[in-house]
Amino acid sequence: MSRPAQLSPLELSAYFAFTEVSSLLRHEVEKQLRDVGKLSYVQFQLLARLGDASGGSLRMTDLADGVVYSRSGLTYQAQVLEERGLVTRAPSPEDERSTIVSLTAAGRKVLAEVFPGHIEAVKTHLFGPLSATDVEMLAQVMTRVSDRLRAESPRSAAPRRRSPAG
Amino acid sequence: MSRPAQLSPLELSAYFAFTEVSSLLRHEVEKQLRDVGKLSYVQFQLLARLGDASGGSLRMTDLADGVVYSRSGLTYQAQVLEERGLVTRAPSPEDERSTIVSLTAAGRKVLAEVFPGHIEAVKTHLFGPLSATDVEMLAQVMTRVSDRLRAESPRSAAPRRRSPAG
DNA sequence: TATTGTTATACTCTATAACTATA
DNA sequence: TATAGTTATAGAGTATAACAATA
Repeated sequence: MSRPAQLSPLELSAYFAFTEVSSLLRHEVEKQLRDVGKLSYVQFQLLARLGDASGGSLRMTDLADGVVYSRSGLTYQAQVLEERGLVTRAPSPEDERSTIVSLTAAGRKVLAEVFPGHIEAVKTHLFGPLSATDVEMLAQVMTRVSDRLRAESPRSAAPRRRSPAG
Repeated sequence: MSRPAQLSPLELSAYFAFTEVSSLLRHEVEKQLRDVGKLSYVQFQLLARLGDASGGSLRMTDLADGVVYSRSGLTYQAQVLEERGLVTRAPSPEDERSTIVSLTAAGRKVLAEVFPGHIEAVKTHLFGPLSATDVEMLAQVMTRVSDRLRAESPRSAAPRRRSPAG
């Protein structure tokens, strides 16, 4: 039996502070999204992703990427957003198995209503106490971590296949 | 109407990377906790908090602090943990309104089983790609942000009172 | 009256598995 | 056969409001 890995005191405090920031910030942002746009965080991410996409449209699978971890979860959210008139769903002309999700004008409107407060929350709660240098370091460090994490983690909502060898 | 606040390109990339790290890391950690200890993240936090407390006991309200945002949510989780035999609940001798939640031996055992993998996940996914200097900087920056956030955010699961002036 | 916690209830969200249809 | 998406279903979690008991 090898001794389990340990976190140094510095790592511990970095980890605690990191999780605390991420949960408090998330809570603030979720509150703002709910109050202003009646959106959950996931719904906001989906709309924002569509807003970034060319033509405001994406295939379900591409839309899911990194936001939702199961197919049915995305179908559920897409239904909710469609019922609210914020997106439409239509079969793809190129591949009839695919569904193209598109942002409607109403969807863009909600996104526009929600953005300023969202940005303000981030500016206040995350960047408020940080200097320009801090922000630069944070960007560098987080980008390094996220690149690695993305490489390690499954990227799509596809169900995991049984491992190849028994 | 004032122009809405903007995020600089650097802030944007810091924010995106930060949220991506926090969601992917959370996902990895949740998977480990579920697989090894059949614990949700919230349940783990509650047990860990009890493990840190002197005597392994805390009042409900103190236990909630920063982990759960509604009283009933904590009651629910405390019930689940009690049914699994990981904690006990008993009225406080000092203040009979209060409930003292205490970690059981079984609770400590689950915590001990879960910790090594938890730490390893954090070491791998968060600190893996970082230098000692990076970690130091991350700790400093995150601590600054979290101190501010904690000062701004409500600390307990107490229901918010109506704002004092209409 | 204020505080502590529980209960009833309703709702949101997520995941698994079975299913349909197209490639 | 593999891929894209939906549906049925069940379970976990959360929040609000009404409630009881103690301070």
